[in-house]
Amino acid sequence: MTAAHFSTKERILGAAETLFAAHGFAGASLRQVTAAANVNLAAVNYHFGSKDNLIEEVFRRRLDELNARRLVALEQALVVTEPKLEDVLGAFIRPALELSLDHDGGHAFMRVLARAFAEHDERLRKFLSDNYGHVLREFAAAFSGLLPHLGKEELYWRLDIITGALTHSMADFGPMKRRSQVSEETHRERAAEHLIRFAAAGLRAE
Amino acid sequence: MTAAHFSTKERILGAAETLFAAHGFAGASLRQVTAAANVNLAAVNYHFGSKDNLIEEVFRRRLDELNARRLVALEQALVVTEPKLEDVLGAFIRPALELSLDHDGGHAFMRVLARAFAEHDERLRKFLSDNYGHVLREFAAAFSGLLPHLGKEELYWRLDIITGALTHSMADFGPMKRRSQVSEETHRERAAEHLIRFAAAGLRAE
DNA sequence: GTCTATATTTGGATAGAC
DNA sequence: GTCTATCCAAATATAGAC
Repeated sequence: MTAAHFSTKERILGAAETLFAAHGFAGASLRQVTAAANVNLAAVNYHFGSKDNLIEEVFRRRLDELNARRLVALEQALVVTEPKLEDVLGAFIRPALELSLDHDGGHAFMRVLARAFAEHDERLRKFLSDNYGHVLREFAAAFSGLLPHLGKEELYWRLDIITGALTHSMADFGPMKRRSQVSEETHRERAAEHLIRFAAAGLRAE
Repeated sequence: MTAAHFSTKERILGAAETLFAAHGFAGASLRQVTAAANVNLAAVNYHFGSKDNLIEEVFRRRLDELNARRLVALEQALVVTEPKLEDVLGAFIRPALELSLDHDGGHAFMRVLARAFAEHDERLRKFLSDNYGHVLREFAAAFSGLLPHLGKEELYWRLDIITGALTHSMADFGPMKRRSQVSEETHRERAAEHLIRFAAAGLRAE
């Protein structure tokens, strides 16, 4: 069950995720990463080629699954005859919330994601947009159908502020904010309800 | 009207603000900063002592005034017999929005502020909390009075998500998002209404 | 695939002349 | 207050043995 059971590549990704979350992409050095992963410095370049590529792989490892789960949940929310706004929001939020309460890397990853929001790095934005932009577009289409009175511009503006708010709040979430009396499932479900209610109110406003 | 009319210290602060906004605190080097400011590399250490101190001064230069204006606006919002939630929110939002639409450094600064949210750096958090924590506490008290049905924990949780959302959205705002037909004042007033309505809906939800 | 050793660049900070 | 020159630590990346 120790880190030694993971491959070198996996250990590097895990350590990078944790350190990028704590110190940012520029702030965490490959020396820190390889030391934390208990691998040799040269292993990063062997497995990933460069620091930039390592950063992209940190995203890919989590986002492939996260966004796949979001799309599955979205599909389920839309099959009914009268889809609910709350269910579409839940399809977006619940998979991410699960990650943010994850005991190993998942929680750190949500903080990495929050950093990506603050970064205005062109390369990173293009990578994320190229690989995962279609997910946001599908959700935007679903919201558009449920909120037809909102203009396109207004809708995009609200979705932008909501994704920012959700990312920020889930980044600070973590397993430690849970009070020890409630079970983890209860805690997660309560948090999801809060976030969904908040976001739904903002989307429906006026 | 050129940068040469500003003191060395001011030019360094301005360049640092712009570069920290674009590349982050770790990502922007003092060499980039001094080159952009057209001053000598050694000037940073002469005027500020260290990079960390320079970072703090970048915050102080704007936050002193921003938070003072917020407190004045808050006082005005609270003198009436029945204070409105929207007015308290406006007291918090409008001064920041003005900064975010500022043509020189103000816009960059809002992005610096958004980065500070993503950073979990202890030193920076302590600096901001020590120097400006009282402002947030005063606003929290005002909101608490207006939303007595919300528990303390619930209120803080919502304020956290709202400040995150506002900071994020204003960081991406900038003068360039304005359509050229509408005047800047009109644009600012519309944006303020949007943000206030969104935040009020989230605070009042359920 | 993994290591040691090192090339090369870039970073923050300072000493000392002016 | 401002400059040149420099120190020293730390960064990314690679070469080459194993």
